[in-house]
Amino acid sequence: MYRTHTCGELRMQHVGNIVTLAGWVQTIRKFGSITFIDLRDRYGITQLLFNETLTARFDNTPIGREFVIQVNGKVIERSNKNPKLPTGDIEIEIADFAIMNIASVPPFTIEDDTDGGDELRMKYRYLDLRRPVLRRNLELRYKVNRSVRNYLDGKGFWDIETPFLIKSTPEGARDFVVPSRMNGGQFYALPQSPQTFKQLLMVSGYDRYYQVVKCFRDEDLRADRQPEFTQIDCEMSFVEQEDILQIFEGLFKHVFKDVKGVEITDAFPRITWDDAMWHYGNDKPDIRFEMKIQNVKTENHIHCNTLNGVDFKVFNDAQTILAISVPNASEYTRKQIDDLIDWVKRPQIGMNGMVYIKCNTDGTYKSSVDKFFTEDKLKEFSSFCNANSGDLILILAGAENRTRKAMSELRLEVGNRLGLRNPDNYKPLWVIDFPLFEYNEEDNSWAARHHPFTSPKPEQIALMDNPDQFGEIKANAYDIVLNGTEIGGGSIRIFQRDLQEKMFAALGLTKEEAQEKFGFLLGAFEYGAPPHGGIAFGFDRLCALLGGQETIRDFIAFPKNNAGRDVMLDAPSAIDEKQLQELNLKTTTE
RNA sequence: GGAUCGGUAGUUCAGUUGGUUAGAAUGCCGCCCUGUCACGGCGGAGGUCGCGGGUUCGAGUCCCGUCCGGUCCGCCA
Repeated sequence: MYRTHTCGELRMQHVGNIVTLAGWVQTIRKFGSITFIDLRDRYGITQLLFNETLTARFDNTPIGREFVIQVNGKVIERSNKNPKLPTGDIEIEIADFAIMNIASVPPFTIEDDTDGGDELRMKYRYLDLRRPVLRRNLELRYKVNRSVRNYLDGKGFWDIETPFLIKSTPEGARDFVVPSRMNGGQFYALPQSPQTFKQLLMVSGYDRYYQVVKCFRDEDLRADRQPEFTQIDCEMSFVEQEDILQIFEGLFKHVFKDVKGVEITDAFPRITWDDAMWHYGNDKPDIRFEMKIQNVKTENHIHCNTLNGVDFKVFNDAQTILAISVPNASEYTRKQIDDLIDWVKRPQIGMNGMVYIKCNTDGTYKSSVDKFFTEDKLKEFSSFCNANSGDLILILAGAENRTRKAMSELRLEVGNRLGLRNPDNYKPLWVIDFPLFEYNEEDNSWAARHHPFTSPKPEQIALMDNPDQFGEIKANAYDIVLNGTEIGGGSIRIFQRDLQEKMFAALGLTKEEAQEKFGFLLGAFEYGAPPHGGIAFGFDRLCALLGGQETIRDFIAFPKNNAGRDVMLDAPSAIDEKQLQELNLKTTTE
């Protein structure tokens, strides 16, 4: 028997027990004739005490960090206890030990606060994963997974697997493709999501389906984007949007309680996409704090009458003027404000400047546009902005899209600086009534905002006959947003062949193309497709959020780097000529 | 495809206006230490300054190119 206990479970009640432990050497603290070793495994750390005789044995058999050792001895109460360790009241008085494997000196320290950089940690991911912080992340991931499954199982959902080698459909994200040896010159694609399969399962009558499933998208990475990622993919039949929102709101409440001990009793707020854009400047609002965007002027329409009669070129020329009132920030120093101005001027934000108005607590106003605004006008303006005495109003002006996006970012940045974005404060909400289509200015075409299987609001189906009206059509589509991050989205699907064909036509597919790419789905809709809808959640992101982190990489055991590489495996890599020949492939070098 | 920051000891970093032998912390090795838990004390080893080219009497430092990594924009139905 390798061990009787783990390194995390021994307590005062075990004092006197003779135990055998096995694990990794975390640290060695030698005091001449006695030695302390912290022994680590997945469960924790236990201190080992080596007496004079045993310590002398280290002279012949050196021992180092990360050696795998087995020890046996007696659990004793410590004379000096360590309140920082769960096992800190006890230690093991070692009777004998054996080195089960030696270890090279690791390239970074195996501690939460490691000295290793990202690249090194990725290359030696198996060492990185020994760090308690990573272990806790993977434990959280496992628990979220289990909690999701328990909830859905309890609601009658079946976990049904769908294939990974499927057909490439170049709409949307780029596909990862896999060459077929048996079908020379032809390729499978890896699924971007099991979308069509889950809809086919609905046609087959499996009216509650889910899967925790890998999806693949060959697009550039970010801190929160990996080329292979995991979705919680769900679909239901005979449901309306309200049914879906109820069921999956319940899922989140269950997971929050189960995993984080957080009880959310209220219904999740719902906001339409239009309102989200209007008040927050984006479709994934962070509602942990207010500071809503005030629409002073939009698309050359002035909403704030105060501006009439004010001759300020920047405002006159701007298509859109947006403001936020930062609470209790009128005391900001010149440096703090300049800092924010520099921030909005960065290329990522791209504004030329920022106007501010200080609503001083003594009732006076101080702004960067005093030259153009009288004191009365400033007062009126701040009233329009719902600013209170002591607030600081920040104003951006420019072209509609850029300004709205910049203000959205500024709002979040100010929220950060004011400490209003506490990761332990969970504020989920639904964003509903998304547009069905999205205009692509580059190639003058309409694309599906969600995906081409999303149904329009029934009363707006008629608008699909006229591309000029595409922009007005709203979809039965919804996202769930947590603390400014989209963690899931779905829709009520199209389930009639003629409407689906109309949708493909609107997206510019000819009848032949639609048949070639999606004939299987159109065909299935002819054989009794039930009304259905569903939702999919970004599992990695959800785990990162529940773990209080922005980046998903440390919630994935073996992630890819910024360039999509696995630096541990050094993948992707070239394959040999024989493999290429078998696959009927030639590579070109440039 | 683009922007931006970085690459110096095993590791994390500092390195002034271009100027003698490139530093610190930590880790590692050796010696000392019976109550540490960030142990402590003394000593030691450890460098192709990412790579290539250029400017210069002289380059870690300036210029050009390139490779690698981080972040962001585009992209992500």
